[in-house]
Amino acid sequence: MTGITTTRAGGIGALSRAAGVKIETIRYYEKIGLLAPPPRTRGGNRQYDFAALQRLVFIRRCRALGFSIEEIRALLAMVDQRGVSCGQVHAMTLAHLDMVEQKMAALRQMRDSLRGMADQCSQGDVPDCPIVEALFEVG
Amino acid sequence: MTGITTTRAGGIGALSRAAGVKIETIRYYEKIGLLAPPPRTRGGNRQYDFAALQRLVFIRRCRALGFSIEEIRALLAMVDQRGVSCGQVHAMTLAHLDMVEQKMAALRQMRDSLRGMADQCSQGDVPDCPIVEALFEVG
DNA sequence: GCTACGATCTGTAGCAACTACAGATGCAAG
DNA sequence: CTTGCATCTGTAGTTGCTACAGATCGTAGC
Repeated sequence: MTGITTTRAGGIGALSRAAGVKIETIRYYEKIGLLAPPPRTRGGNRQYDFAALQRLVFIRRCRALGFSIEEIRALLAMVDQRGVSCGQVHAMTLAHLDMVEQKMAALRQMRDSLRGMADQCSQGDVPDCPIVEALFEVG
Repeated sequence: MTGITTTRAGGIGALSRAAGVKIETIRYYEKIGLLAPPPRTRGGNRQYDFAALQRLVFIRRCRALGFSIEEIRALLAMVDQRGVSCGQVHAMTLAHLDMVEQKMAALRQMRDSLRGMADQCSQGDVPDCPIVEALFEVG
């Protein structure tokens, strides 16, 4: 097993396993400019170091938190230009938190509607289902 | 204003306004087979009746509740084949409710993480932002 | 009938954020 | 040196639309 450490570099497969990001996704991130093109072997295979792993883990975490690619690009730009103003990062985090809360509110509404419809339904084999009727109402 | 009623038919613009669905989206639904191709005028313009309006409103409501196109296709298939078994519709509704609740749980986690990170942040101009540090940790 | 002008038409390309191939190489072990 | 997995590039598919471009349709006024 070839793993990337602070001292040892590795290929895209090792990076993929270490970061928990699929190979195709790594190449995709490179293509859209989230990851810098790494050095290559003579044959043309990508060689990654520990810094690349850190960066990719950062990206994966941000994605898991629901940040969009463009938001992550902005975040990384802040990190890249020395020094990182914590204020800006904090502001982006709060803005994103806001979006997450909006999405949750929308889902709460969906959930309540679905529960309401499900509760009104007899679950029988009768031809008129109140769920369907409700969804078909034009008014 | 030409509106579609139980008796009067109308063009795609009228249907769009009546159902609250964009014209391009209506054509898209036709293309993917959610809406049947309607009759046309001699010139080739689509003519819709009240049943088409009902169906489109159904689709719009389902989308608003977060059902995927494929879920809606299944729902409509049940409606189309006479008679509608309420039990199946109920089951799909519950299954979808489950997915919605899972999404909410994921968002709740995101929210808590974001809040935690934001709270730890000094918001200052110091070079080490705890948010960034946390996201960069490889371990 | 003729002329505007808006409504529709078809077809294609774009969006996010990947994912999934195909077909050609790289590379390391035996 | 061969076997065989790992990588390579490039393209197309996914979901659910949206946005054109460029050509017709349909209708109201004259």
